[in-house]
Amino acid sequence: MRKSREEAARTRERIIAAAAEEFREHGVVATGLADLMKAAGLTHGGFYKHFASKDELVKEVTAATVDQTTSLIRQVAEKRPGLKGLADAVAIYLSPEHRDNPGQGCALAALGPELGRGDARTRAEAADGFLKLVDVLVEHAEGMRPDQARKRAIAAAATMIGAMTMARMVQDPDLSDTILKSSADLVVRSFERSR
Amino acid sequence: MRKSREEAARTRERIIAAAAEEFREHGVVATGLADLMKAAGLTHGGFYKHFASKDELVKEVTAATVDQTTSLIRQVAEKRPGLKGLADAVAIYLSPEHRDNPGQGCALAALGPELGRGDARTRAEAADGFLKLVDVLVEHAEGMRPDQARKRAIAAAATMIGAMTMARMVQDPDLSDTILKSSADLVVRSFERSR
DNA sequence: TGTACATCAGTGAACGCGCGTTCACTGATGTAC
DNA sequence: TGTACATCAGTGAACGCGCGTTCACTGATGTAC
Repeated sequence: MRKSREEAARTRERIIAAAAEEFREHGVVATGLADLMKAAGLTHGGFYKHFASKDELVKEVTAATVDQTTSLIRQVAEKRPGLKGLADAVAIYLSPEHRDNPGQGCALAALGPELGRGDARTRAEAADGFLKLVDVLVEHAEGMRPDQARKRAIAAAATMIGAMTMARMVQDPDLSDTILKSSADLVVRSFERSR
Repeated sequence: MRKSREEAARTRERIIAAAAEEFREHGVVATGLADLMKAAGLTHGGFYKHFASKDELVKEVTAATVDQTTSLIRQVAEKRPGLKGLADAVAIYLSPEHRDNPGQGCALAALGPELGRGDARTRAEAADGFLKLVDVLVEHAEGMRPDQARKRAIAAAATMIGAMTMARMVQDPDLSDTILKSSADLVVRSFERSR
């Protein structure tokens, strides 16, 4: 039954991908290992050939998902310089598509407080993702001192994550859309005015 | 063993209070009924004399905690008129004390996405709390059209909730403080400038 | 290059444990007359 | 007001179930000579 090194590595990636979707859709604690191993096309016993514990998987998934999200946001932002790119990135993040597909989206918005209760390494990966998101915004700020831009970007990132969480929570579709639009406005406007 | 109606009502409140703290500290799914009944000074079997299910308790706790938070914020805001009261309310919400005591704080920030995955009644209570927070901010807006004030308040509330979640997640105390301060700045500034 | 042996990815049963929920029971409280 | 009976808050054991984790086993892959 032994698989080649390449195949084993691919299996590990499949487990992470399956967990990334399940965790973001249903939460970390609410997702069982047997379920996600089945989603990865395996039996649950093999899990520990790839990870030392569920906590380690959570850390890996956090690292992988925040990387995915921040690199997508970065890609979008880089297509246009300055505030235009920033506005595009914010619009992609705060889009109805992102809201309606938590399983493929930002882990900070999908799991938020649950990551804060994770172990130190998970929290470190989550914080790293937050700071990468901040960096993308900082790089597109214009006409501001660097420390000012960083403060604005930190508040903007917090706004984006909170807005996505609340847009998913409310049941009224109009209110949900308004949360996304108003928050995108607030973020973009906060970079438009120099002080 | 039967207890008087008043005592039974007090017991129910004790269960809600214990659950409110446990849920906000450790998450809803991660908290077992036996644990929180013990925290309320009871054995677990008695739970179903007060609630039909764990989901019903979650709904009750959500309603109770968002009410607590919004009425505290309202109280603080009402001590001073206009933007001064608003700034005070935002400062209380985004204080290090709130960050360091999730068990006594805002359920939207402590549970966020988990409430979004709750049943319809839980989500309705959570959304109600969000809108109450929005209302407090709207009432303290100055020099804006009402629909404008409401949009600003919605984005402001999202910012406050996201900032608190992220401030609790990061491990670097300086970064955590900066998240709180920068976000409070963003919120207050967004009400200062008329467009 | 071919052969012998060690490695280890994946299977599936089993571990102990805690989960949400149910139930028979107790005895104080509430109600009816 | 006093008595008889029904109600029901709380107890503690038990239900079936799924959890994270471990383990003996299989057999293809990797390694050493």
